[in-house]
Amino acid sequence: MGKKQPSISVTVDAIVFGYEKNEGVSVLLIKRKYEPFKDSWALPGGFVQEEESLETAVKRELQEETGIKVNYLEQLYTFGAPQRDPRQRIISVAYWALVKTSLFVELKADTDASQVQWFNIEKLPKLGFDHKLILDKAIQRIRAKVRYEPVGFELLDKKFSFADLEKLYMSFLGRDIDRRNFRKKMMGLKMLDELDEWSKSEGAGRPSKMFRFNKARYEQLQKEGILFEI
Amino acid sequence: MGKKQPSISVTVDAIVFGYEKNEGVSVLLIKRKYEPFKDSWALPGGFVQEEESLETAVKRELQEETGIKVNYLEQLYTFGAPQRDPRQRIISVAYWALVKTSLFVELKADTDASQVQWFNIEKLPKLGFDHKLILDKAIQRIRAKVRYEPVGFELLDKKFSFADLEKLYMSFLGRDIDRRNFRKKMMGLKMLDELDEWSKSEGAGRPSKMFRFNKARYEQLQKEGILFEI
DNA sequence: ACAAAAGTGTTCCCTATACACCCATGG
DNA sequence: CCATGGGTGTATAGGGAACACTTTTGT
Repeated sequence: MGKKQPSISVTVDAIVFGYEKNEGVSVLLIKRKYEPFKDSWALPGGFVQEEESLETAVKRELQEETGIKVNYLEQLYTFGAPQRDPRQRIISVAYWALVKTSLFVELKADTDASQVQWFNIEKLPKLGFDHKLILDKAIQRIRAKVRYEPVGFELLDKKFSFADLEKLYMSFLGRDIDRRNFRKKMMGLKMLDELDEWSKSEGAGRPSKMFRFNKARYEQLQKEGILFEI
Repeated sequence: MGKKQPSISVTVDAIVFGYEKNEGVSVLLIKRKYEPFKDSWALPGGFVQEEESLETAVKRELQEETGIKVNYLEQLYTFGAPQRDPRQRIISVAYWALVKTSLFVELKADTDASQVQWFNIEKLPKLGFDHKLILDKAIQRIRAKVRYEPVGFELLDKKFSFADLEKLYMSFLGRDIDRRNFRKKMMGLKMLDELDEWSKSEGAGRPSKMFRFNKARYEQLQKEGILFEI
């Protein structure tokens, strides 16, 4: 330690996954207003200021560029290949979060973005920088995460049907789930409170019982970890 | 993106875990030659140069400061709290690795270190910076890792007894294991090849059969992941 | 009455866990 | 012959996986 101190810049990037019952999993992207990669889609993010923590920086950039406010982001990985940014050496610390898409329908492009938009993760545009790489890693992480920690609390309405929860898990796992086994498992975890309400009908079919998460139990399971083999 | 570009420096730190049959798990630490934290123990590491990748940087620093060469390091986490370094804003990308202690008995303190030493993770000295925090996170990570990926290949001699492997797992998991169940599990995974050799005696006791890792199978399990519930 | 979606129970198998005695060697 | 460490098998329980029919509603 000691000799040179090269000039390397530090940025943060945010992968915000949104979930919506009918739409599935989306990612929030911005269209870049400036070079490099002007008019390309990219992850929101930007330079870390000297006095702020990394997490503060992501939240700030997210707010500035997309107008959305996220409470908790988790660090994903740090990308630092020498040529990943054409301008200069930049290393980027990526963070990710999971939100309910419907809470953020009013996206406002701002400082460095000319547009902000949700993209279903099955239909992504071409991305600037190495952001495809970053996004892939984030998707991989979220898939793994679902298997050892409960998800859904922040992603569904307060009251939801079992089918809603099932769809959510199928979106994240990317495959089908047996309804009966899933229900048994979930009930066994005691994560859900059964309500005395029934869904209004949307077309044909038997109405479904409504549930809500048991917050205390949910948070306990987040700490302890679950083994979600289904 | 765009406005200011604050001057933040980027460092890498290395957590090198060493394993030795009789000693258990150790970490490689250096005694700092310069301020800040002169004469404190700390993780080896240093500034990233402008043209090198993060991984290259860790390897280089490790070699410079401790004389050891490590082939593969895995990124752990990036630490970036504003006040974590008293000099200036520094963010540090931490990497960790697992090596066989016996391969590195000749440690040579060099550039920034006045001493280099293995410390058993049960008997750690006080560390400078936020390195205790970093180390704790690394230990946590390694514990988790053992449970979904095989370890040992790089840590044991080519030929080893079942007891050796068992001790290794007990070190990492930090608890006892049932010998019989462990053996069944390992054999079931087909990770080991049984040899036609028996250990020479070291004191009393029945000689033990020797094994070696089945490299192909081992690597396959690394990719696929195992669920090591024992 | 039919289509659509929700609710429910059983069987099987596999794996984790608990547990105790015999065997080969050195001293 | 005894202390030390290595090697082996069995019984039980719990959870994951596969699987099909009934119920309620809208049309």
